[in-house]
Amino acid sequence: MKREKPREGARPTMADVARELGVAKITVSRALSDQSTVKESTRTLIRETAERMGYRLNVSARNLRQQRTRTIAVVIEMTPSHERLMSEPYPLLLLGGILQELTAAGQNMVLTTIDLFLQAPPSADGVILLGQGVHDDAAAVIEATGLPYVVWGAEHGPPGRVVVGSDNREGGRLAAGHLLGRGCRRLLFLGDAEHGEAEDRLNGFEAALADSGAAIVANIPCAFTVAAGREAVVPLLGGQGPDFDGIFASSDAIAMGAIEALQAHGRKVPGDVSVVGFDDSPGAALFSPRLTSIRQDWGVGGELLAQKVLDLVAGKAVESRAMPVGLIVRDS
Amino acid sequence: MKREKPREGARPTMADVARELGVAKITVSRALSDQSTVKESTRTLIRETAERMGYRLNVSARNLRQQRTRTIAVVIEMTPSHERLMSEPYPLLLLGGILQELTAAGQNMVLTTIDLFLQAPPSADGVILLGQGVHDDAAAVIEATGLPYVVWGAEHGPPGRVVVGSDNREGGRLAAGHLLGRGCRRLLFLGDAEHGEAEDRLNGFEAALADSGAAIVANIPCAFTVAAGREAVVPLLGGQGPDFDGIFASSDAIAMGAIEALQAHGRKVPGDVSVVGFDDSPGAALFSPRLTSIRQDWGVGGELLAQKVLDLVAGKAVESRAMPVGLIVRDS
DNA sequence: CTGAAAGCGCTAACAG
DNA sequence: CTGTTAGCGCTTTCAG
Repeated sequence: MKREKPREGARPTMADVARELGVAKITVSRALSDQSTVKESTRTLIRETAERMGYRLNVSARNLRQQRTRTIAVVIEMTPSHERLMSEPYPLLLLGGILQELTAAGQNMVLTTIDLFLQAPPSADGVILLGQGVHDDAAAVIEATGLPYVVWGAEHGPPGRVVVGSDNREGGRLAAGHLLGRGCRRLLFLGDAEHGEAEDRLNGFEAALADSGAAIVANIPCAFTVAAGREAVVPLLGGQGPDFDGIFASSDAIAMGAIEALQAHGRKVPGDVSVVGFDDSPGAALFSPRLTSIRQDWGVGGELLAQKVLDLVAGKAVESRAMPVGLIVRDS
Repeated sequence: MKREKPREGARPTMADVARELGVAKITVSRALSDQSTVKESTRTLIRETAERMGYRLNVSARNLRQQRTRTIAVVIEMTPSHERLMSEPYPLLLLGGILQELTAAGQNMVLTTIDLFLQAPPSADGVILLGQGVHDDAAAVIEATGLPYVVWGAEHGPPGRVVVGSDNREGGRLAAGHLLGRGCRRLLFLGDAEHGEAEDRLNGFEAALADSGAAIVANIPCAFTVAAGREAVVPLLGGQGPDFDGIFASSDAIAMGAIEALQAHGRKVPGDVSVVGFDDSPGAALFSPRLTSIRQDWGVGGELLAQKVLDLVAGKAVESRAMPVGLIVRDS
């Protein structure tokens, strides 16, 4: 057997462990990956020795040799900030689901933003994109890498693309049904319909309103924040603008902002105006009045995203998926 | 110059680009890392050719060769869930700060949980641990890897450890000062003092109360959630238990739960009882009454964590740091 | 059941 | 300014 020179100071390698025991380094490799072709007793001996010597696998070397990284890149389309956290709490919940599923599959997760991804592409076997953005440009950046990828959002891109998201149209329908049931007839939609998910929510909302006797009296473009929700309704409260008795906001944050503005102008919620939000974010039940909302299941969404990107990496066929949503009736 | 055989199908390597142009692959390497030792014209030619051929750097190979990973592992001590998101919104904000700073330094970030970290240690040059937990066991796991690491939390571990966190004692003092100023004399502390950060908050609170005429009439252990906050005060509202006119809750979530319980029992906030929370979480300003709280600056904290772990990796000396906090007075 | 050789793709070190 | 050589640590392939 070929001997190699010992080394000092640095972290021990397989060669070091092999030399210590007088075996070949390939035997160490096999033992540590628990291959049954190595005698049981040898295997445990090697494992113990490696442990004792403080051996740790060099992941870069393995990845180079195996031509894969066991890593999935998760790209966040937006930057987390104090303002947006409340408006879009989903990142953390989605991340939780993704992490859980990747973990189970023995994969690592590198987290980046879209800018960083361009600047310094991490090494990964596949990509999960969270939020496709207003224009589809984020997805285009990922597409260009040639890596397999899946997107959280709405199905508005090219046909082949794999998208996981909530059934936003159904969410819109549920909101409409609820407001109609409460007797609302003159409705407001708050949200940015340039945004794929909001567009679907609006479409479902409109569809369910057809022939109902109710109508959308104003459709106000507005970002996914509390402040934007406030600003969206203020212009309608001075006497000018159409009258309304119901609001469908495309996020809970928008709904909260709108309600604050309404109350500040003496309008009662839900007495004068009924409001339905979207997301069922953690703060919805704590707001006053407690917010009626459309719930999305982000945890499951994250798991699904991870599963699908792994299938894609493995070369399997994969389909898009719209996840069920639910109406959570509270006091607004 | 040595020629190498061409290859089909696979992603092109530096050797492929080199052959295409009739140069050595080391020249390609140098050109792509923009070294001035390569003639300007050659550099641009190589860059363009690489681009055209769809060349992408093999990060594993570079990492193996350079014996580093350009990656920092961020270990979350807890699992994100719908319940805990609201109670501890800091992960995302901390992550934002960390990400920003790592990005600027050209580093990647792998996200794991403490369990996953044990199961399958990712390759990284350093570790950031978010949340040291009740017992210091999470830190012990990281310590065992021998990797340089920093912790978000309170300074309660061994002396050498680098900890970044808010000045929790000062936060406690601010809360005490505010409640005293409002005339409160019989105070409640809600939080888990087994938890290092909560312990410091309590210590600062007690210290500022000394010789003030006011006293802590009950110190109720309680997890960092809305539900726990509710359950913590309910037993005191039936007539048994001490009377109280002020509460310092060690998180906003706890404060919200406590206030809900108080209101449900007919006690007015802030009329009968004044409440101070901790975190100034995004929902604090939306709660009713708007929550008075101690603000922590997570974004800056994240940046600091990243900076310090990078310094550690670079072999520099690094010190722990307690970040300033601020009292945000609202209506509770 | 164990071993030797080869090479993944890249860059440091040393020529020229 | 450019090239040659060597080798990072591991696992695949082929031999025993």
